[in-house]
Amino acid sequence: MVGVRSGPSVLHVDLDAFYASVEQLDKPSLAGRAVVVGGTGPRGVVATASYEARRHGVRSAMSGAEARARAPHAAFLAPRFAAYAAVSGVVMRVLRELSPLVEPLSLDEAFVDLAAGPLGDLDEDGVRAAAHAVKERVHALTGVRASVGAAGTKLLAKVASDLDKPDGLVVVPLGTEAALLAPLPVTRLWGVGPATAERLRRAGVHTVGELAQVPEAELVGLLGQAHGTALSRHARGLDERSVEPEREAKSVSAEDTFPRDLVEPALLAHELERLVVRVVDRLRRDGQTGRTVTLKVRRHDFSTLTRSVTLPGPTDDRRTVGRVARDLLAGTDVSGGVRLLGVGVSGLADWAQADLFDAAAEEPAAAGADPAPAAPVATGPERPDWSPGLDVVHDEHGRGWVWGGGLGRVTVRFEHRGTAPGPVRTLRADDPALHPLPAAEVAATAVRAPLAAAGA
DNA sequence: TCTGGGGTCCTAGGACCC
DNA sequence: TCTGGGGTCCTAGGACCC
Repeated sequence: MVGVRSGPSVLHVDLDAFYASVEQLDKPSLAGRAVVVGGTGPRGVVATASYEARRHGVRSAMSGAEARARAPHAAFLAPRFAAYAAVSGVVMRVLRELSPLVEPLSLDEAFVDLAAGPLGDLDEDGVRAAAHAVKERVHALTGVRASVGAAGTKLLAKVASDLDKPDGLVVVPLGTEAALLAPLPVTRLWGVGPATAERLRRAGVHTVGELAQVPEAELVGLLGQAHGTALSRHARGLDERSVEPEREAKSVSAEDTFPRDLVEPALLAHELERLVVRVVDRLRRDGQTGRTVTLKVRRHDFSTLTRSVTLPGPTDDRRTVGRVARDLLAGTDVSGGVRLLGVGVSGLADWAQADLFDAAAEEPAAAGADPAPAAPVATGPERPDWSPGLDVVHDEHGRGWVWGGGLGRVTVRFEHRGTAPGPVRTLRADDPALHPLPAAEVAATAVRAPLAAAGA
């Protein structure tokens, strides 16, 4: 974190019409044509429109039907996130050459704190040159154009990157923040959406300059404590937030809108299970577990509700998450038809966290309800060298059932000789103290009640 | 054939504990 | 028997962002 800056050394880099640009680069026949990327089904919406499509009035978040009506000649493409992530990775690497403090906001946006990097806290001209060099390097390496804003704060950098799109570069000299903001509509401020804008409009506030004249206490009364105080400062160009790399995920979720509303219980159960699998697979891939399972239901009339349950301990077990999700759905009135189902897991914990062990040990119901312990999920280069699917190991504590894993670690619940259950330990997957049981012994052992159940 | 899918943060009320 | 605050956790909903 840089204290007082001597120059506008916070960059906001925003890739122009990113998804559509990648598609045009990958398919030369699309160059110069209207391209719309988004859901292509009957209920799809536009994720990104190329500038050619925008000329016909196509916008992000517009329904696919409306986009087709406005630009029937456009190419309508389903998103290919893997392709976008690959290009994004190249761009983020370019940014990290400038500074270790890079905060991605999405695949196509990031803040960079130049003052924390080798260039230091440059003056206005220095920042302009650096930003120009970044834009050229991104274009040379990926073919994608970027708009860049530079300022003394994240707030102003983000506003600035939006002022001269596409392929823009706007540097905000220190001290000119409030003057730059004053004539802009309040909707240009981060955090002012339709609801807040409407409240402000009713209070007679349309521009940021007008907002800056409203006493903070009045804004707090209108918008609540957190939003009111933040907006009051932002309206005057004040923003102390630092550029934060590596923010940890707090939840993982998956949801689907169906082409038609679903009413059949069997279909709903099937879709729910698919969502559970998607969420749990991502949890495990990231080596995480969570305590709170949330069901989201959007009904035929677009009314949306969520129902959640917090478990005694964290889990990444498909059957546990599935059981909770089914119970929540069973308690929900879906007689009118379901437009969307979603499943989320929050209250995330890393497998390596010590408190996991106690919590897992206290939650026999999670795994005990099932006939077999969780299979090991360690994958990739650090996969342990025992055969895939083998989930019983031993060390000096005796036999242990692999309870879960990820990122080269496995969590094992051990059985003390003659007693059960034993300690739960997390070990590196290639820990030399850990040995797979001989196959014959596994077969003999596996038919016994799993340790998780024995602890119940 | 209106209105995606992935998230974050905040608020408010009730339970519960000290 | 009546009357407290403060803090934390949980649940539900809503606003907002890309």
